[in-house]
Amino acid sequence: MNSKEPNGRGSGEVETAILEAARDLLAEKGLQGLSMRTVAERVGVSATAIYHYFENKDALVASVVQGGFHRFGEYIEQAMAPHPKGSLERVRAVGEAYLRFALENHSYFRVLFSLQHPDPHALEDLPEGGGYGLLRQAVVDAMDAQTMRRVDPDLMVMFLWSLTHGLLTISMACRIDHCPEFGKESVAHTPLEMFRAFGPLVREGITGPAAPPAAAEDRAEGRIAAGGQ
Amino acid sequence: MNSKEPNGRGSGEVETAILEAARDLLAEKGLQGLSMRTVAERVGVSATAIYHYFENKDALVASVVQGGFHRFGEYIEQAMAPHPKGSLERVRAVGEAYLRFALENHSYFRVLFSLQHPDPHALEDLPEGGGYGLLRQAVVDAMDAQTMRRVDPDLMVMFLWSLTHGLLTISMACRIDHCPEFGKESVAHTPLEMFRAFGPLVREGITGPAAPPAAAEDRAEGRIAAGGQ
DNA sequence: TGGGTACACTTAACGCCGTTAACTTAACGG
DNA sequence: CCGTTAAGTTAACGGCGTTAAGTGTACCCA
Repeated sequence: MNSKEPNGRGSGEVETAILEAARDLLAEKGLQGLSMRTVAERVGVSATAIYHYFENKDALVASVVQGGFHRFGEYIEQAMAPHPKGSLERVRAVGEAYLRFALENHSYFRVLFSLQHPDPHALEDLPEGGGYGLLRQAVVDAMDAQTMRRVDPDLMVMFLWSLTHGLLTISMACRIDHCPEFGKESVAHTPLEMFRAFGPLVREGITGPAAPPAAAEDRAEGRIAAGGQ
Repeated sequence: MNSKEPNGRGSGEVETAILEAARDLLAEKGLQGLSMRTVAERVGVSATAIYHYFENKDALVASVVQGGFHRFGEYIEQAMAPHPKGSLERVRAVGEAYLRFALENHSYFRVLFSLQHPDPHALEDLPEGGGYGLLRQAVVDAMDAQTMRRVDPDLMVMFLWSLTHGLLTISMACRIDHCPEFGKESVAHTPLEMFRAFGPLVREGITGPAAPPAAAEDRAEGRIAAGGQ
């Protein structure tokens, strides 16, 4: 008798129904389209019932976002898996997955990185769960394989993360296809195309390519001593 | 008799008073601390009086933000002025000014790049007024001076802008000094220190430094044909 | 000098919001 | 059978953005 409740739901199903309704509303109409009353209406309970499961609206939203980031971590892990350890492709795959997931589930990202909350508690432990560790490991592997310059790994991660996240947030804030600057002469239109076009700049820098590909091997040898920050 | 109004303000002063109150509230308590009623109270009028000057709250906020960005453009122009045209330092100065201004006036940036509005009309013409043109010119100058690799200037601008903006938004969302990852082994703590630490990676790429400075000249010669795009 | 008109506001109110308080109802344990 | 707890309910509060209608005042033109 404890698996069925008066309204036909099993134990604990109301909470997940609330979370699902909140997630859907967030995806459909964004944060301002998510109100306690609309969530409650979708679930079929009164608005105040939500307070039995979540302390307040912020806690509800945080819970939704946390769930989204769990999927995010899996998404990234899956995207980098097929690429060999220590390769730059593996690192690039993380960035591409970051972009792709964010563009597909942009409502979560809008909320999480809204920069709105004065206390960004949601982000304080994000780096652990949200793919930071995955990217860092890929970076360390690439440095060990001498595919990547040996500098402080956290600096390198921050560099790559900043570049990708910046491209993402700019694209989201200023829809690239609406901005008159892009899409005229530029070859790259979408954020993903731009990300790929960044490749040579990221690898070889903004001053110019390092050396002809023929001399690539001995370049990698002598680099570590001089390159280490 | 048209320079003084009943409450002792000159013509047009109410509008600027509203804008100033809104700006202060935005800086003090962020967007959710700015309500039509609180703004009105500071100015000394009723809340609905604001609607005689601004269509709605969004328009008021947009007007405040636009004013902030005007100062932003001047700030950047001033920061790059002392550096010689065509130098990488000039380009770097733009990024540093971007960071510094955003960190000092972070409330404007939080609002402008909030990614919250479904219609980001505020940003559609930002690149024109907000320093995009300044950065682009600095980039083109550097390419002409062969200080910088010759690629699509808009791609290069997007690369540099993404990197800087990403570092900024990540720092703002996840206060770096609160994140356990940073500040332990890492040399760079503040966003500005990180930005400076990015320097070698930006110039020479993540694979390694280009070549000894002695061979810099002939590198620059043969590069333009191969390096373009 | 007087009437009309436009402006610069005001008060009152609507509907929505997050949240709290108090109440009901049902199940369970001793 | 009683007490407790869980899982809701309804009613209400204060604040929000916004609209509608009213008020006074300055100005223009006959």
